[in-house]
Amino acid sequence: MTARVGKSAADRTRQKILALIRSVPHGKVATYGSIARAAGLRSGARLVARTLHTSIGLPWHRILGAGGEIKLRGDHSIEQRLRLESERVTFRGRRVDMKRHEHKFAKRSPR
DNA sequence: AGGGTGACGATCA
DNA sequence: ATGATCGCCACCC
Repeated sequence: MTARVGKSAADRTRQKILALIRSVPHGKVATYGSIARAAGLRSGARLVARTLHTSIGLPWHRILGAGGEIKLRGDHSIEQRLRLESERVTFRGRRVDMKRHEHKFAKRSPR
């Protein structure tokens, strides 16, 4: 029973990342990097990706690489694109039109 | 304890 | 635009 709810710093970071991912609204997208920064990580994009990959029930298709690029490979990238297009997210070549769809996170609470 | 590994990102040739 | 490199963070042997 790995009932992890946030003991270690790593777990708290994970919870924070999960909350941010869940906060991206329908029709909008965010990047691994922006989420990492919103979570207070200097450069934890890879961690965001890992979290996304090891969790379920998240709007995973709304998370993209820098510049709005889909970073998945093969069929998965196709599914992601279809899911995005089904919520009216538009593309410019093979990247999402970030100009129109990038979700801005509120600045980190000036604690 | 140490080293390898990502759904990454920025930078440089 | 493409490929190599280095930095980052947590996880998995």
